[in-house]
Amino acid sequence: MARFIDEIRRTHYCGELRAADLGKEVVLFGWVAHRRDFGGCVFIDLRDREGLAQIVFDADYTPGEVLRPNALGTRGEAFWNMSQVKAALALAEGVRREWVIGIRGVVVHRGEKNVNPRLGTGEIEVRVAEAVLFNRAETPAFSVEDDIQTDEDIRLKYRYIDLRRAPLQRNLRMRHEVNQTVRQYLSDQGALELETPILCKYTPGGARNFLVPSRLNAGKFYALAESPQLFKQLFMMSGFDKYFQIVKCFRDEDLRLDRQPEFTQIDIEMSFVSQDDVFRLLEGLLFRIFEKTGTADLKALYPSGAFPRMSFAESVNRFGNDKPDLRFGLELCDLTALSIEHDGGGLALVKAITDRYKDGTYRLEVPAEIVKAFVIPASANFSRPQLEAFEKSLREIKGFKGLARAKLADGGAWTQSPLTKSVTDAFRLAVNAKLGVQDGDILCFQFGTTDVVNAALSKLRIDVAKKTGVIPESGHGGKWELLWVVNPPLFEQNEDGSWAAAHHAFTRPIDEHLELLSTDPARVLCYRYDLVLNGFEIGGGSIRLHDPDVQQKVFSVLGIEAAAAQEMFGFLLEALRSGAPPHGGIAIGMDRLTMLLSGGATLRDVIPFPKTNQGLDTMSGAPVFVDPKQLDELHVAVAPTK
RNA sequence: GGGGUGGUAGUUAAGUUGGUUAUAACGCCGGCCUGUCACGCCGGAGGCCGCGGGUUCAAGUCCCGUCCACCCCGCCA
Repeated sequence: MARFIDEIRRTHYCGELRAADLGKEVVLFGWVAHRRDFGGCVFIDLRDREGLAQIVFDADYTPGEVLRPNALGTRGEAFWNMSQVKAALALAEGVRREWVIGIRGVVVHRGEKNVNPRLGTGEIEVRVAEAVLFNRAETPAFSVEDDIQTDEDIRLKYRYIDLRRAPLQRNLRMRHEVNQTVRQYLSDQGALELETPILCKYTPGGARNFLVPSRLNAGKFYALAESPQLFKQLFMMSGFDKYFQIVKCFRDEDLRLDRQPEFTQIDIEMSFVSQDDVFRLLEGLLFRIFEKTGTADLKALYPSGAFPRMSFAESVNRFGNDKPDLRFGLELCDLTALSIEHDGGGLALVKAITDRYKDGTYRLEVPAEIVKAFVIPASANFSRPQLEAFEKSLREIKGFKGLARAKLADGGAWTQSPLTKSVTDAFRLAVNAKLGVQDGDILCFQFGTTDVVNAALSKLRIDVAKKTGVIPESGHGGKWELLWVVNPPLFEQNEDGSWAAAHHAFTRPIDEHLELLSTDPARVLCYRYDLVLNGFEIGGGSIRLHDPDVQQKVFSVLGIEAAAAQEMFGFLLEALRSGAPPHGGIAIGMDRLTMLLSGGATLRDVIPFPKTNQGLDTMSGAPVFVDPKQLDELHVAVAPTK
């Protein structure tokens, strides 16, 4: 029987030792982080999940010196066997980084002049009486340190080493804390944790599904669930009333910094609720998560207990998108109406747009082309090359044509601008007044389709905020701004004029707009909501359509025939007719939330084993080609790659 | 599907108008060192310059192709 582990059991984690433990006999197991060899005296920083402790190997001292007059004195002889102490020193001289060892020793004070204030354990060290080598380790490709420059693909290939680093240990512990808090809080609120299938029926539309061939049903495929949406609604029809699940979802789309093919959602659905009920539950949950993770005191930020709300239309108007970062101002300004008033204000590009509205079809709800402005304050004091760099980075937006700029000079003149010559005085002054600009401010204009104008200016807004340091390049910067964005349009129009569901076809239109379904679908808003944190959408949901008559009207706007609806969503439609309670819910992106709480910039730092940008697992090598026999069994033939 | 950036020692990077033996730091190996904590000092090893082709007397460097990584657009109920 091994002496260590079996007989000599671990008493503490390295990182938890404190001055309060002085004089204690301890047993530590861990990894060698650093070794400092002075020939006859060796210091090792021993690391485990709680942190580092300095352990000292030194054969050249007497037990009495270390043990003086504490309780260990009586067992000093048994504890300090000098041949074991010498063997431990020899072992210490031979160990290398990341070797796994165990030690038995005594916690002693380092002496005032040797205290290391940067370590939690910096006041103490452990004098080693006996040591064991559990395992050697090959030299790792990169150091197990907090700050490393190593490329992410190498870190991912050796993920098990990367995960030893303190920042990732912290992130995954925060993930644990989020999971635990969700389970406890939602369970306390009466929600049942129920599971839904991963192997599902493929449904067209929405995200691409991963497909899984069925061996037992030749030629047929399952789809991996992209979300538990339909099943959680069925739970409501089955009378479970309140449900939650921390669930893996799968989407076969291209990856991004904040998008992985398999990710985790906190999924919630409730019966007999209004939008406000869903909000209250989520606000309580977020308050608790922020508290338990030690992130921030939301009570101080939101004394009412509720997060602010903003309509989708207002968000798009003021910030250019539906997930505004409210940590700073710098709002956009719509000049379309003013431009129409001034008949283009002498600017050809603007007049081309305002002419389109002459027949009186201008409507705020469905503008096709607009004029909008953004002001870079004079205080930012950007150089011309810096301003041009902003414009350059906007070119990645599809359809972006250019950024018209003007610098405001004395008397409200526009300078350093192609607009200077042609703009009418009246329009220029009206614009200045509306924007409330001052000398030296840079006016940035966008004319064109709503999508491009908003995409460009909302990106510019963020870029400028980061460049001026109002918010950091990544991370929260100590600021937290939560927001509900509510009531977006139910439909969006395709290029051919037909209508598509902006989110999904089972979202309930707001009551006042039911009549518009047949007369003006563009203006129908719905009970859909997104929860936004610091400019990231961390969750979204809706109150569902439970009335079969209204459902039928929605389908008819979408041009979905009864037969087609039956084919696509048959089981849900039947269930809705079986006695469906009014219900609604939400799903929170658990990875993304954890990423934001941890201050990280990438989802890969809060997911233990993430995929690369190409969806590869560089550690295991997945995905791989498989043996033709396996394909035969699955009734699958692989087409030759082009 | 498209655009951008990059790939040189284990790691991170430098490498001039194409020109002798491809540099540095950290890490690694050996030696010395009893109060360090990014220990220090002395010495040493380590390279298919992503891969394939081309131009040239000569390619890390120029050209073509390709693979991989990262970032973005499209896409993401």
